[in-house]
Amino acid sequence: MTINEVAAHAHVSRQTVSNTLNFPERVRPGTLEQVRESIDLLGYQPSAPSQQLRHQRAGAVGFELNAVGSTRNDVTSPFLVALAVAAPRHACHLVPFASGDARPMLSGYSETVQRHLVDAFVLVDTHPGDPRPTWLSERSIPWVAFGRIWNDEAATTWADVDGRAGTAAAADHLVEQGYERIGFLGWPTGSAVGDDRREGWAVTTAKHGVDVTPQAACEQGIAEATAVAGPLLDAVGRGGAIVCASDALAIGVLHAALSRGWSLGPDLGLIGFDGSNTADMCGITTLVQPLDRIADHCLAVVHDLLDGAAPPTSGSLFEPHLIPGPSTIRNPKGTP
Amino acid sequence: MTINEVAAHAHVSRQTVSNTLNFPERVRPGTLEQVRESIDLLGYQPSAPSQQLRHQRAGAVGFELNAVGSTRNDVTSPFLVALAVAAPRHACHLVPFASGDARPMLSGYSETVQRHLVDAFVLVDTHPGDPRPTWLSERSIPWVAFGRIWNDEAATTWADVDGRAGTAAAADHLVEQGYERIGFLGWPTGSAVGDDRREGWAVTTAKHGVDVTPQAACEQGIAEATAVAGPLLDAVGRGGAIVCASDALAIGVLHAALSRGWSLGPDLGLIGFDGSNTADMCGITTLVQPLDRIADHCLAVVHDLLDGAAPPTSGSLFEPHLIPGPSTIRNPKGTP
DNA sequence: CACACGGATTTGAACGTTCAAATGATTCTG
DNA sequence: CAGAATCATTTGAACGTTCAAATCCGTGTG
Repeated sequence: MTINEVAAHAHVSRQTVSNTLNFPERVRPGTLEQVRESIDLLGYQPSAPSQQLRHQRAGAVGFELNAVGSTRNDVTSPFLVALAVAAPRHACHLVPFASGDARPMLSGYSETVQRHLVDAFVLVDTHPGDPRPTWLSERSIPWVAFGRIWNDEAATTWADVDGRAGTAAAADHLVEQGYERIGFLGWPTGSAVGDDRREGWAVTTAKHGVDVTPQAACEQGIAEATAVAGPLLDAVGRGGAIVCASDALAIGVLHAALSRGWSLGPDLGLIGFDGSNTADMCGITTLVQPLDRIADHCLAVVHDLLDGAAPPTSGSLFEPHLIPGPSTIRNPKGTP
Repeated sequence: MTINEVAAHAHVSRQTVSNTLNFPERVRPGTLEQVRESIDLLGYQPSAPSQQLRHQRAGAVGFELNAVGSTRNDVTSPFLVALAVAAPRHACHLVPFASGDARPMLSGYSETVQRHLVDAFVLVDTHPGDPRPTWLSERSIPWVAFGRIWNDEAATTWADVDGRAGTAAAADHLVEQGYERIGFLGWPTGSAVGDDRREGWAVTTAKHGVDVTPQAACEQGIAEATAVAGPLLDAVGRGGAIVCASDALAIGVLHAALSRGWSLGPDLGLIGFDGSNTADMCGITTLVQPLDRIADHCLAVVHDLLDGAAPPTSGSLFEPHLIPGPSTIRNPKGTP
C-alpha cells in the first residue's frame, strides 16, 4: 500500500495525500475528508524507509543491551520497556544492539549511526570513566543518559532517580509505621549513588530524632548482604527496621532475618530500592523509580537535540515512589 | 558518506562500488582492491533506509515487550539480549515495541509491518488461545515463537526449552550428590510446560529408585511457594532435596527452609529452573536455558521464511544446562 | 583487418516519500 | 472585464541504493 495507490483511489495527486497527513491546513476541507476516507479504507501507513531516506533521519534511538542481564538488570530491563512505551509519543522507535564481546567497545554505536539506523542514543549504566559521552559528543551525536554523568560536570543531558529523596521517604515511612530503631545497609563509601542514598536516610532519621541508627556496607549482591547483616540486625534488634540501598541488599537482609526466625514486618521493617519484581514477590516495601517519566524525559531530550534545540540547563532528578508492602506493617491486625 | 562519494574517490562508478560490496567476483581484482581502499579510508557503510527501500525489506524483526517485566521477566529479558547478540549474524536488527494498554491488542504488530519497520516477528510468552500466530499466519507475516504453540499442532516455527530433560538432569545431579529423598514443587497440573517438567523429575527419580518423592504445586510466585513448602520439607526431611519448576518457586522454598534454620546444601538440596540472576545470587543450582542458541535458531527460522524457504518440519527443543551452585553441595568440605 | 565475443564497467530506472517550483482554479480589484 | 492576487493542486526532483540494460574495451577469429 503506497501513497500512489491512495492517490489513485481518491483521484488526487500523491502530494495531496502527503499534505493530508502532514499539512492538513493546506488541503481544501472537502478534499481532505475524501482523502482521509481513502486512507482509512485502504489502511495506508507511510513507509518508514522512504521517510527516513527523504528526511535523512532514522527516527530511531539506539540502546546498548549489554547492561541488561548484569547486576542492574532489575532496573535497565524495565527501563527498556518504559522507553518502548514512550517511543510512539515521540514519533520514534528503538533499536537495541549488543556490542559483541570480541569487538571494539564502541563499534555498535558507530555502526548504527553510520548506517542511519539511529540518530541518537540512550545510555544506561553510566559510570566514572565511561568513554561514551565524550565519544558521542565529539562526533556531535545526540545522546541522553539514564544515570548521572560522572566524567563531565557540564553534561546536562541526563536523568536520574533522586536517591536521597527516596531513602528519606523510606525513613519517614518507617517512623510513621512506628519503628523506632532504623538502620541502613548500603554500598561502600565512594559511589555517588550510594552516598546519596545513605545521606537521605541519615538526615531523615536525625530529623526524627531516631536514636539507634546503625549502618553497614557491602558490595551489591544477596550473599554479600546476608553476610554483613548480622551485626546490623543485632543493633536494631527485634522490632527494628533497615533501609537498603537496593532490592538485592534487602533480600540479603531478609535471608538473614529469616534465618533467625524473624518475620518481615512485626520483627523487622525492611525497605529496598528500585521496585524490582523480586522485592515485590517477597513482600518487601520498595522505592519504585518512575521509569515511565524518566523514559519520556530522555526521549524528549534527544528529540529536542535532533531539532537543533539547546540542551537542557541541567540534569533532571526524579523522585522515587514508595510502595508499601507487608515488610513494613508492624502490626498485621491490631492496635499499636 | 554515500556510495557516490566513495565512487568519486576511487574514480569508478557507483555501481562498481556496489558490486565491490555485493558481488566482488564481478569486479576486476585491481579495481576491487582500489575500491576497497577507498571504502576503508572513508569509512563508508551503506545506508540502511536506502537498502530497505530498494529491497522492499526492513531487515528487522519485531519483538513485543509487554511480557518483559511480567512474571516471566527472568527469561524474556535475557532472551532479548540474546536476540540482540545474534541479530548481526543474521544481517538484521531488532525493533522492540510495546502495545499500549489502551490500544487494540495487535496494533503494534500491524503498524510495524505496514510501515515496513519490520518484516517478521519473534513471539514470546505464547499461551493457549494466543491470537497472534493465526493472526500473523493469515496475513502471511513470518514469525517464530520462543515457547510452544498451543493453538496449532501444525505450527513448527517455534523453539522451546526441553523441560523434561532439564528436571531429569536435576534429579540425576541430586542423586549423584548423594541426596536420597527428592521432592518436586511445580505448577498446578494442566500447564504443558509444568507437566513436562514434573515428568522429567518423576521418571528420573523412579529410574534411580528414590523412595521418598513427595510433590506439591502452587501458582508461580515466591510467597505462594513459601506457603506450600512446609509439608514438602517435612516429607523430604533435613538432608533431603527439592527440584522446582522455576527459580521463583525455588526461592520461595529457600525462604521456608531458612525459616526453619536449615541451610542450603547440607540441610536441603535445592534446584531451580531458568537460570535467573536472583537464583544465581542466592547460590541456587539452576537449569540455564541456552538462550543464545535459541535466539540464533529463531532468527535463522524467520530469515529462511523471508527467503521463501519452507518452514521447518517440526519445532525445536533445546536442553537446558545445569549450573551447580552451593545449594546442591551436600558436604561443603569433607567426606560423605 | 573487419567483426563477433567476452568480461569489466557505466548508465538508466525504480523503490516511496516530501520539498520546491509550476500550474490551475477562483476571487478580488481597478 | 482584464489582470493581479490568493488558494488548491499537481509536477519535477532528490534522498541512496541496486537491478537491468547498455556501453566500452581488449582478444581472438575468419
